[in-house]
Amino acid sequence: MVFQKRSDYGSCGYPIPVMPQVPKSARGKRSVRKKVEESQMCAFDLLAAVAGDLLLEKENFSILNNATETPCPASPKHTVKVESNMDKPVKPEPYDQGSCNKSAFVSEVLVQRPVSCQIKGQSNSPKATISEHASISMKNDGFSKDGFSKRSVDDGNNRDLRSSPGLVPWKCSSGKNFTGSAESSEAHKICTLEDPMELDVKPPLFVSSDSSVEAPLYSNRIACAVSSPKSRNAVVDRDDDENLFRCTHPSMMTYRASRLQRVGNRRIRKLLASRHWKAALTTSKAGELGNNDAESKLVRKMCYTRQRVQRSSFKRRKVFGGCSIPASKGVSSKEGIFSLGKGAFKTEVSDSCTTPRGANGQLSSRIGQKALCESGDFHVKFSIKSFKVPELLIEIPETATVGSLKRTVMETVTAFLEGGLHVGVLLQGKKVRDDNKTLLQAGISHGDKIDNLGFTLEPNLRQAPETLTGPEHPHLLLPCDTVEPQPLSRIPAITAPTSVSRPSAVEPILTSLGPESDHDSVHSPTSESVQDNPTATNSRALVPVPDMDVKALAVVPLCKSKRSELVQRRIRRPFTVSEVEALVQAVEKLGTGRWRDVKIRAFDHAKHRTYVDLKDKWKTLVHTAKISPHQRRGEPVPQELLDRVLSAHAYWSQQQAKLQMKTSPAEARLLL
DNA sequence: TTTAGGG
DNA sequence: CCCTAAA
Repeated sequence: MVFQKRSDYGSCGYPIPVMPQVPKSARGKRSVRKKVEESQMCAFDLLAAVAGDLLLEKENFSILNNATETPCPASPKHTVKVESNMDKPVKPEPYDQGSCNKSAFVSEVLVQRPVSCQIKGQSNSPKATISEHASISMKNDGFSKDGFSKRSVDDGNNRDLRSSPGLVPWKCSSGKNFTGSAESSEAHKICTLEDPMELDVKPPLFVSSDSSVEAPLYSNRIACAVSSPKSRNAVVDRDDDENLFRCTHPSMMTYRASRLQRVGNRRIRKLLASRHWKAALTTSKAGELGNNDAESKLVRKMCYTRQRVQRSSFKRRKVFGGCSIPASKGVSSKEGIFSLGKGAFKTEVSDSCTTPRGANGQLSSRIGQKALCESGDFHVKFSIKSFKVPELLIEIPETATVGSLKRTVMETVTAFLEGGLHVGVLLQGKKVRDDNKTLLQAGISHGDKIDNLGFTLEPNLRQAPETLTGPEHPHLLLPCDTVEPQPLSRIPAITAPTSVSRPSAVEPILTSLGPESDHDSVHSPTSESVQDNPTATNSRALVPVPDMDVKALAVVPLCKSKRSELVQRRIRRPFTVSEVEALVQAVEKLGTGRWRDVKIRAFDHAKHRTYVDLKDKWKTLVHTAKISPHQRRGEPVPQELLDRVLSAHAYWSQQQAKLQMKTSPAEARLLL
């Protein structure tokens, strides 16, 4: 299995090649997207730990002993279970196809990290290695339990972890919007600021909660909590499937990625479009071919998934009692060293990371406030319920069986994970790039914007796992990461993906095939009959691609958009000549202004073409027809078609004018 | 939901 | 393609 980055797509999912010149309108958006994307290129030792769990199954990984150790090229196989996470059936939205959930999820991960731990970086000191203080709990394990020597793993039950003694609540307020709830007041009390400027936090990390675009990583409930100061400390957990937190102890919080994050904010979604990866799969076995017509119909062509920026948002959670505020161990914010008490470590705040930002006095003060905390043992607790696996492209013969498809998906995901990926941290939708910052500095504290903390699994832009041991890809690394390998790069590369999924490997990595067309085989019984197979449920979402020419299936988790959550821009699918032909023909017949009819008439089977798309295409066609050939881009449209476009456009425009003249002569005359 | 247009 | 005001 080979992964290759799609060269025909930009990092945001927009095709670059055929359209060197991005439409003006798109440019702006792209820039924004890029902005977001770029900001996501970060590594985070904490997250590395998380990812480590995702990747490690049995290897003994000794990062602790050698933080800069290069990844071991040879490693055992991994089996990652791909499973549908859909708790509820979601009706595929044509228009939204590919818009969301095109990623798989993995099971919940709980991570605890001293607030002062450093975000891994170039100048990272061994003290801040992944393993040191990250307590990780894979709720639905199957992963390595001993990947990190010091890591405490509580597999199967994150509650234990939450209440484990080593986890010290962090009590400290942050944010200017902090309002005086009892808890917050108390938090203020225990905070003192010695040197606010010592802690530097990039402005973006503190964008207003109101900025939906910039802070896409929170769900509705979180947004509510943030926007409503009073509810800040209230019980806001409304998790559908779990009732883990009921208490609102401010000292410790758990963030949990919802498995079923609904992606609703298209604006955000479009910002988060990400790279595309292709997994050429040629693993179909002979015996699996041509067995079932239905299957072959089902497995039309290729499964195409985009690697997407993880859109998981983390629900703010509260932890029950049991999380008492520990006795102060003494914290010296001045020195940038926090004594975190038992099991904690000290991390120096390097000077380079503490550049005062005059323009952000506000921010500084916020952080400063946190820095004031005199009591040590502050931990930020994360509960990562699921991770989304970046989008993948899967190619499989249509004669392959569903079973082989499942395996293929499995292998793809597995290979992807094995191929090396790293975790990104997003706060308020902004990537936390500085790995050297402490959580505190980055604004990841228990009290503030952490509500909008997000994690992403990002593939290393390596073509093959072998490259794991090689130098990091510059563009994937932060400036400060160029020296030290990505946290996850230490994870041994697996070159031989398992061919059989193991149900217990890992819970929910949801990878489903998105609605790309309306083929009736979407809900093939076949897929339902294999419920025991985690990947089986995915098949429900599997749908063949329209005959037209689409050759890929989107592998997407099915989740409907939900406001305030991350959304994904649809993949761009340039119209082919045949499609244009069909469009022109339909418009000639029906005229403009009846796009729904046009859609039904000529693109009824192409789910990914909405009437809006057709309308847009016509618009561009008309424009294309008017400009000189050399100005045109993309797949050249036969002049003959363009001529028809112009004539049809002229004709129907005229008709429309006439119609208007009839219906409202007066107005029409006024216009003339 | 569709249209129509600007982005 | 996205976003939306209008219808």
